[in-house]
Amino acid sequence: MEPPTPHKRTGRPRSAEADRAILGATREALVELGWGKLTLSDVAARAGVAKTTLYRRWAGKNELVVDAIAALFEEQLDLPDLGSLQADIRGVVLRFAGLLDHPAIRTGLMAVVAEATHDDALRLRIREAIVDRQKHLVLLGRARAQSRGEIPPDDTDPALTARDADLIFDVIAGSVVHRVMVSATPVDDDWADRLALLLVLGLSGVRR
Amino acid sequence: MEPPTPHKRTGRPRSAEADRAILGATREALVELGWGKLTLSDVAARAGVAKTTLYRRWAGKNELVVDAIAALFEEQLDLPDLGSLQADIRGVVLRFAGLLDHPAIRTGLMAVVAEATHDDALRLRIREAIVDRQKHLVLLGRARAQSRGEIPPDDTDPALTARDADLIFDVIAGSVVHRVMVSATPVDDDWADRLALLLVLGLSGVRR
DNA sequence: GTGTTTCGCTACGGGTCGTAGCGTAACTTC
DNA sequence: GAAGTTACGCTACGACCCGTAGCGAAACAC
Repeated sequence: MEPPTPHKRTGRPRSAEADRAILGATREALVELGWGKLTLSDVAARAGVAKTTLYRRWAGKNELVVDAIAALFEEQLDLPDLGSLQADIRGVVLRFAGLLDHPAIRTGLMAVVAEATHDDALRLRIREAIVDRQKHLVLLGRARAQSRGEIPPDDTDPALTARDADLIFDVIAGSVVHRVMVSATPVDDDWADRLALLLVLGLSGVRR
Repeated sequence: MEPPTPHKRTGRPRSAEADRAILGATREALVELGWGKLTLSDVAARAGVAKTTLYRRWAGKNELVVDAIAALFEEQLDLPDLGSLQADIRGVVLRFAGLLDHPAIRTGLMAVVAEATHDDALRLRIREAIVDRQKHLVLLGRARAQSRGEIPPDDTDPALTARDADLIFDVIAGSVVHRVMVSATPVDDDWADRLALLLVLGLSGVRR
């Protein structure tokens, strides 16, 4: 029988402070060196822990960076109701863009997504720790818009409902990421306004 | 006085076949090993050239991968006129998605974009070799839609014109990339249809 | 106290990096 | 042809990072 907390009953407990120091050092090194030149030896030295301690907790660079970045996503769970679909979209866009203000996220997120191309476990980890948490904000805005009557209620076919939600999530998140990472131009209020307007107009007619 | 071809007058010329072999081997290694485990030693061995030859032409892994990927973008210069803005958008979306069908592009493009976060020269290289070439397709579709009267002609302020074009490019390219890379779901005809419809509806009302 | 787990430290073989040096091959110019 | 120039393949090298093993000490539960 597996206990609820699987393996921590006896012995010396793992230092929670070491965890924070390692993840912080990882983000710091990520900004200074970038993904390619980041080494676990360097991270261990910055964090003030032994390299072996690092390997006891993470399997490698990929997993470490995912956790270091995921920690920055943990706080934001929802978004205040801004009164209209357009305002809510604008809020979500600015929220996403705010996350990409962290240099560590800009550098690390793309790198781990690239690595996830041929590492299914890593992709799952990214999805659970980061992507699904962002998607929740989009689903929240969608539900609010439905309750306001701005967009039609859920389709009788749940598959179609999920399909539409996936589309709008890819559009919002993808646009912001592309703007910041590829076009290398910051997301300002004006851009968020125009994107929100574009989507509201598109959504208002998409079901007729 | 700099000659038009700066440095190639005398001496043994560089093997064009070696170039092709190296870039091909890079793409092959990229698919098999991924960005992180790709080594220049391995690429040289696959290409059948000496490692030193590789270093004589590229400064490092970043530059090599950018060129290896950029070669896959060189053929597609434009898109047939499909008769309507919606059809053209659909065509561009499917074209972008088709590029991401190359496993080498999926794996390498994100990685070099991540590295470009702290390497301005690399970012410029990516922009010239890849991004601007894609943007051209969007601008082409925009011009066609204007000649059809589907969207208003260029604003008197060229800055506003460029701003709107940048927005729609970020939305199209970003949505496709996010769909394929993050959501890890292929772009099929149905998805392209729905995205194109969303954008056409949004664009039809955005200037009122 | 005893038992257990984590910690810091050191050391190690294996691999890649990026460069240097050498002799040879290919091509241009005279 | 011969001389000059550049690219090539090959070998070797110090430097660095990887990931693991082994050790004694520290921090907990019982």
